Order: sequence, then structure tokens, then C-alpha cells
Amino acid sequence: MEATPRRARRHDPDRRDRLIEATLGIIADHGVAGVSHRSVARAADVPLGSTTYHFTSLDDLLAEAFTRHGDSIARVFEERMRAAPDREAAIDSVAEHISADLLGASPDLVLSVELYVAAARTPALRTVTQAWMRRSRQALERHFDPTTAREIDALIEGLVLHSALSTDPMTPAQIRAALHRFLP
Amino acid sequence: MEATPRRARRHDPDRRDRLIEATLGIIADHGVAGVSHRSVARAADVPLGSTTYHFTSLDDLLAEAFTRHGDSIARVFEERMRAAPDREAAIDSVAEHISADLLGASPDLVLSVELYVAAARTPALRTVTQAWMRRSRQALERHFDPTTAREIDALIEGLVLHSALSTDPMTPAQIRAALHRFLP
Amino acid sequence: MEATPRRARRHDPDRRDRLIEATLGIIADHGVAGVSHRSVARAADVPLGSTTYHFTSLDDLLAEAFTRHGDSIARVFEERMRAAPDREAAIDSVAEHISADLLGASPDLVLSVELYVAAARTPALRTVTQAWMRRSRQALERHFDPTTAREIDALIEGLVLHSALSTDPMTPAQIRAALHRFLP
Amino acid sequence: MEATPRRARRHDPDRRDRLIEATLGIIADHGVAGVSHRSVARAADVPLGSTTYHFTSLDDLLAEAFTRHGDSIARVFEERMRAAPDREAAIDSVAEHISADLLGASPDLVLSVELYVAAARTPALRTVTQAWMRRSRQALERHFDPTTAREIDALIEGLVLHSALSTDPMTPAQIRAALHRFLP
DNA sequence: AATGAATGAGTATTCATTCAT
DNA sequence: TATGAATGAATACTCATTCAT
Repeated sequence: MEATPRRARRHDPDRRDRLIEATLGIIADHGVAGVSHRSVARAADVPLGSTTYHFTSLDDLLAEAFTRHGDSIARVFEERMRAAPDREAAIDSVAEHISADLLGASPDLVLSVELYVAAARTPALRTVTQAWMRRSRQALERHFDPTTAREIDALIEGLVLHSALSTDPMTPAQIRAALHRFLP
Repeated sequence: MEATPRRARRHDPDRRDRLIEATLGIIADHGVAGVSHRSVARAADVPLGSTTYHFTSLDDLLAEAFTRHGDSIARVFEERMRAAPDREAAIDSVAEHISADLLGASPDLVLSVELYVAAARTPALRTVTQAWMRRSRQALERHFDPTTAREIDALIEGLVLHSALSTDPMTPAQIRAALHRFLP
Repeated sequence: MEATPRRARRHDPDRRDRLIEATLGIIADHGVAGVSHRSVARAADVPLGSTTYHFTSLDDLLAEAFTRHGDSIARVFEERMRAAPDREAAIDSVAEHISADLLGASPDLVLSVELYVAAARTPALRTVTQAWMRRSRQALERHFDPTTAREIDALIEGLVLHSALSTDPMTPAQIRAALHRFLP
Repeated sequence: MEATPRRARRHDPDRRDRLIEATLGIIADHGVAGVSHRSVARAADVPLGSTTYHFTSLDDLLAEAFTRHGDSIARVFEERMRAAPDREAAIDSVAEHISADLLGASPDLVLSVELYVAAARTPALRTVTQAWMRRSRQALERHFDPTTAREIDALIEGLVLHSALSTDPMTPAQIRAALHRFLP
């Protein structure tokens, strides 16, 4: 009798995509603990059932979100390393990466730390961080030997974590100084 | 002396204490996300009501647990720095601290990482990590200038985090080598 | 400021009991498939959280409900067998049991059948049916040898099931006739 | 003729059939409660939409599945009764039917019991069981009078149910003995 | 003719917290 | 002082069914 249009949302491609983006936003704002089907659905302005339709589980959604995050950071870093003409420039680029890519865009800062810890618990996520670590180290190996590359990687994580938590985080200049002291 | 009743738990001093220890155990095993009044009560073999009686809220309980954790790690580190006769020995002691205190006793490893992240979210916890950081840096300043102390601190965090997540974590020897390279 | 009485339901002993009774009612009316925390809470006029407080799981609740059902039927049957002066009277009592206890009180009829099937799936429930079967057979063994007792037990189940499903169920007289034919 | 697409399932006659078989398999393995469009689609390796395309509702699918089950059992039983030369042989054939057809092929055992109960709830299914009962009784009436036929039918159900639930089910020999005692 | 996407209702269960005793 | 009972909100997840393509 009535032509009930209900909600008229049908056919929304790249909704899956929006859900992933929304998830990253929530992790940045409220942490992994803040991610629930409900919170994601609300953030993406999508019905609740849609989240469970597109992802078989919350862990699945988290893994995809973190994969995307790791990918985008790694891509930028690889580009930086590729562009660096020599070791000297590479060191500066690493500093830039920390200050600008990891710490500068504040949401990303927390995102990385959240991923670190979530990975400590969830095997499925460990795969993600490890893939990211591997790419990161390979990019570094363009300019440094493997042992040094690994150490730099650890230093990067330490500087990021430290800055995320400290009341007086290091300035970009201090970060560059620390790296140059380590790699004279 | 007492006519042992059914549960015989009446007058149980240091129950508060046991609750805190139980909480740390749960964080180590299941993460901060695993902490609930129920899980703590179960782990401490204590009635549910007891957890809300001794702590006004879960966050309160978490803060106390983390405080104790930070204290005990800091105390050990301070002792190491105090015992080190000179800068050279101090560097080795830092390496020892990472390998033995932070990574060796595996539960503590995760505990620290969990604390790092929880602190990134909860202001009440940030106080705890910062107090810990301050003590840590002051202990380092017995042997190093403030700038170096801060950098070492960041490096420590990086090495811990890295080892917690890597498939091939650094050996104690590699950790010592990294520190010596940084502090020639 | 306000003396908010909220719902004023506090202190309701034997609520656990009412939940079990409500569950049996639902099984009778809608089958085991109709039992959910919500349906039980509604039927017992109790808040949803109350059902999960008193029973660790739905299966737990079902097991308790069926145990009570089996107990009450078994108790009645035992009394009938005890009261029967001789074999002849016992046969009539079995017929009475089927017609009056199992089929007469119509809710119970379906209850028993539901239990039979639920037990075929859930090991925890199988314990319940088996305990009931054992009591039933022991009661029969007051008047019949073990082999006969087992056969009568099967016949009882068949007659109940048959009557529950047939369009023209047997009359009490027909049931008695069937038993007498089997036990001449 | 066709440019084989990704899934190459186009034009798949007897898909309807496969869906019914898959449904019976699920009932046997997980009970009627385990039947959902999703579980059936998964078991039949068919897209989800296909299940709702071929059957207007889940109940419809269940009814068809049970009809097929009843048919196949009834057909076998009719054949057994037809083949029996006399009453004596018919009794043995009934025993055979219980031991071999109903209890022997274990999935079928549970299937029948599930059908019994589902029928107690769903009128649409009651039609199915009643049709089956009618055929069963008619087959028996080749050798027995109507009253006896009905009683045998009940006994069959009892023996099946009993065996499905008992820890020490009757042996084929015991089943035959019980029938012969009932039909001397 | 066939199907992937979509969605609202419903599932069991966990939980922080309050409160009467 | 201590605790078992109580409860409303929230959690992840499943599902029958509808519908656009």
C-alpha cells in the first residue's frame, strides 16, 4: 500500500573502506579499547549490521585497519629512504620521518603505539607489525648494514614512544641530534 | 584459636595487597583489557564485593597496580646505577637492566608495554609513567649528562618494545653492543 | 537529594527458583528453542541481568530446569510403583502414569519429549535423562525383572512420543490394553 | 558456449537437491537449531542468496528436508513389509528395520528424533510426520490388525528413542526379543 | 535466473557499580 | 567491616529476509 522507502541507503560501494578509515579514527581518538562494532558503525554513519557483514570479526577489522596504517607509513618511509642520496642524508630523513610522519600528524603517533601493544597480545596483529618492521628495515638497509638497521629501528620506536608519553617531548632538532650521535 | 567457619577468610590484612598483585598478574597474562572486578576477584580468590570495597573504581585499582610495578622496576634500576662504579660499568648495567629486569622476567616485559599505552590514554596513569621516567632519568644522571640520559631512556624503551614484538629479538650481547655504540 | 527508589525489587529470595519454573513454562509453550535469557526474564518478570547472575550459562539453566522436571516426574512414578501391591496393579499404575502424569498434564508431555531430544545433543543434559531413566527402571524393578523393566521403559517412551504427535492419540484404555498385551 | 566466469557454477540443476541434502546433514550433525540459510549455503558450497532463491523460507526448507527423510525411511520399510512372507517374518523385519535402518545408520537415528520434536512444535512439520506414520502403519497392516499396528508403531518409536539416549542401548537381539515378546 | 549487499532484530554473555544486609 | 545480590548498559556476533543489480 505504501511505497516505504525505509532508509534509502542501498548500494554504497567502498563502504568497507569507510569502515576501515573510521576504525583508524577511533583508535587514534580512543584507543583500540574504544573500537566496537557500535562505535565504528556510529563513526562511519552506517547501520550496525553493516560492520559485521563486511568483517568476520572485530579482530579482522582491526587487522585490516592496522595493515592499512602500517602500509601507508611504510610507503612514506620507503620513499624517504629511496630519495636520500647518501648515508648522511638518510640519517636526516630518518629524523624527518620521526618528527613529521610519526609524531607530526598527531593521530598517527598514537596509532603506532596502539598497534605495538595490540600486537603484543594478538598473534594476528603481530603479523602486521612484523611485515611493517621488515619493510622498515629493508628500507634502512639501502644505507646501513643489517645490524645498524635493526638498531636504528629500535631507536625509532623508542623515540616515538618516549615522545608520546613525555611531558617535555624532544624537539625535532633533539631527535636529529640523537640520531647523529648514534650514527656518527 | 578461631572456630574456623566455612570460608575462614575473616580478618585478612594484606588482602588489598593480594588484589594488586592479582591485577598485575592479569595484566601480564591478558592485558589491561582483561582486568575486571570479576577477573581480579577470581584470581585473588576473594569475593567480588571485596574488590569494590578496597578500591573505589577499576581505574583506581589499575593506577595502584601500575604504581607498584613502576616502583619495583625503578627501585631495581636505581640500585644498579648506584652500584655502578663508573660510566663504563653503568652502560653495562643498563644493558643488564634491559635484558634481565625488563625482558628477562617475561611477564614484566608485557607489563611495561601495557603501561606505556594505557598511559597514553589515561591521564591518571600518565602521572605514574612520568614519575617512573623521572626516577629512571635521575638514576641515569648519576653517570650521564641530562641530554644523554634522556636519549638513553628512549633507547631503552625502543629496545624493550622491539624485543617484545620482534620474531628474532636481540640477544643480550647485541643489546650491550647497541648501547656501547651509542655511548662510545 | 532525592530518595530515588528506582525499582524497589531488591531482596527477592527464591528468585532463582522462579527462573527455573519460568524456564519450564517456556519449554512447554515454545520448546527449548524458545528459551533465551530474554524470554525467561520476561516470563519471570525479572530484569535481564538477573538471569545471567543466577545461572552461568543458558545450558546451565536448561540443565537445572530439566533436572527439576525429571525429579518431579520420577518422584511421582516411584510413589506409584511403591504403592502397587502386586505385578498386576503395577501394570495398571504404569498405564496411569503415562495417561495422567506424562500425557495428562499437557505441558509435561511436551517437556519430556523436548528433554529427550535436547539430551541427544547436549552431553550435560544426557546426564539428566540418564539419571531419570535409571530411577525409572529401578522403580519398575520392584515388580519386574531387569530386562522387562528396560523394555517397559522403552514402551513408555514410545507411547508418550506417539501420543504427542498423533492426530488420534491412544485413549487411556488403549494404553492400558497395550501394556497388558505386552505383559500378559 | 559460455565464457566461464569466476565461479563457473551457472546452470546448476539439482542445486535444490543439494541444498536439501546439505540440510539433512546439518540436522544430523548439529540439530534443527543448527540450520540457517548461512549454514546450509556453506555446507552445500553455494552462495547465500541461492538458499532464499530456492526456498521461500527456512521452514519451507526444513519441511522439504524432513519430507525427503521420511520418504526414504518409509520406502525402505514398505519394501521390508512387502518382502515378508508371513507374520513371523514380518516381526523379524520390524526388528531389522529398527536395528539397521533407524539405528544402524547413525545420522538417521538423530534425524528421526529431531523430526519427532520439531513436529511437536511446527504444524507444517506435523503433516510430514503424520504422513510418515500413516505409511508406516499401512505397511504394518499387511501383517497385523490396525490396533496392533498402531502399538507396534509406538513400540518402534520407543525403542529408537531409548537407544538414542541410553548408555547401554539394546542389542539387535534384545530388540528382536522385545518384539517377539510383544507379538507372541 | 541468480546473487552479493544490506539491515534491524535478536542471541549469549560480561561487566561496573550500587545497595541491603 | 564485608559481601552476595541485583541490574542496566554494553559487548561481539548471528541471522532471516529484502532488494538492487
